[in-house]
Amino acid sequence: MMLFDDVTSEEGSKEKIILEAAMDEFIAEGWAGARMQSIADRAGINKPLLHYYFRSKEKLYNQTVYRVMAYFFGFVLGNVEGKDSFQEFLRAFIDSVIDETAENPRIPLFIMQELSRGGETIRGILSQVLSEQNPPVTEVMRTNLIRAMETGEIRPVNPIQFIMSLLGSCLYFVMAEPIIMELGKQTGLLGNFDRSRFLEERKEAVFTLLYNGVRS
Amino acid sequence: MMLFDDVTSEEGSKEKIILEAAMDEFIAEGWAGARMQSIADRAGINKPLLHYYFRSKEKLYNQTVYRVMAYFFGFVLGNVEGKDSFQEFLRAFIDSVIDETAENPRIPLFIMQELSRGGETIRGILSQVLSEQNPPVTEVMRTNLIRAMETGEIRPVNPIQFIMSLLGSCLYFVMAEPIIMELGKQTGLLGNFDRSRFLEERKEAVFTLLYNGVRS
DNA sequence: AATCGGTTTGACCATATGGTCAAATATAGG
DNA sequence: CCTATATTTGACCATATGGTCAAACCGATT
Repeated sequence: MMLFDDVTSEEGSKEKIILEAAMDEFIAEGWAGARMQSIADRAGINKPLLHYYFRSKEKLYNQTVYRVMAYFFGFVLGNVEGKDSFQEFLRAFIDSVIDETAENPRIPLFIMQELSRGGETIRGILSQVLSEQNPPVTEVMRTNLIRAMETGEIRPVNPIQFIMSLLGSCLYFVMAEPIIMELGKQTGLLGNFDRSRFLEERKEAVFTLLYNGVRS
Repeated sequence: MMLFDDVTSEEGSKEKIILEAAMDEFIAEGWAGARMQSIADRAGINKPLLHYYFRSKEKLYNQTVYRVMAYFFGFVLGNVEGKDSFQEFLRAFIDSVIDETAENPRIPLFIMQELSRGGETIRGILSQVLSEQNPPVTEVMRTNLIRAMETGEIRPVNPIQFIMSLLGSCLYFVMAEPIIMELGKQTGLLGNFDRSRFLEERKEAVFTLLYNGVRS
């Protein structure tokens, strides 16, 4: 997976190797499908050692979830700073989300699936991750929207509704990729498919559609 | 769950009861998390009887998946027939998708998750379901889009790109509901939340945004 | 060399789980 | 009533899985 080259509590190698392995496994298989043995194999160690470093499957899972969420709710921020117009901001946002999720396509589905299945614990983790964000993505987004409404760049819209449409449009492709591939195969609409080319087209399409949708 | 009151191969009660139970369990827990015992309990029977009717977990799962997919890719069709303008068509489509998924919020996530995790078998099922559609949803959608472009109601757009943005916008809320609820709680942006009121607002917002986004 | 803390491992355990089977029970037809 | 067929059940099995433990190993310090 290799999402967390940056310093994240454990700088030493072993814990990190295990966490990367655990992420791969949990994201691929979900909580119920993930196997401690399989995580150990991926990490190149044996099962007791797994328990030595992370007491239980649950503990390991929680740390994994925390990291994945922190990454997922954080990566956009760096790419949208200092954009003056809403147009620029929107473009940067879309590019950032699509590029990043295209490289880690299972993450959005993983987070949503586990959240809608899981109990208090996982929601607590989400809550914590969100509260640690400074500033929160949602706030940056909202600020930009409101500013653009005030300057008259865009017409009045409900920020939450717009954000949901934006995220839905950006994330849908990677989440539904198997369906789209199958549809494409069956209808022939996709021709000979070039993923990275398609993603560029997708960025452009989302931007155009949404910007036309809101501009005054 | 009660999705299939209509005749679907087994008219008798037992098989149907079991299938409903299996759907609830599989949708809630996924393939790996679902337990045959739990399905039996939900159906009010015991485990050997489950195997008597459906030989194995895999067989039962495949039937479940087939039915869920057939439902998911089919329900829209009835609601969008006979719409003259693209405007009407789009509105009916959005209303239909949002209403239906709001009642069965786990289904989109279930399908996407299992597809991106599963192997040949589940993709084969998807392929079959799609090929059995007459006409396919995708074709109806495409026809309407092309007609609207020809009459000049909307500007030229790539059909696949538009469909993806549309579906993403419609489905995102139910898929990400736990995240949105948490965000709302944390930022106070949602106030005292009324789900059905919000869904109405959502339909309107999606329609306005997308229609403005494409109209000439 | 002896010792001490941290690390690694093979052997093992308790439980959960998908699945089976022969016996029992119900149901329908003669 | 009797029999054949379909349904139902308790008891059981093999395996997988999360987890444990005592013993071994290793590197540094004295």
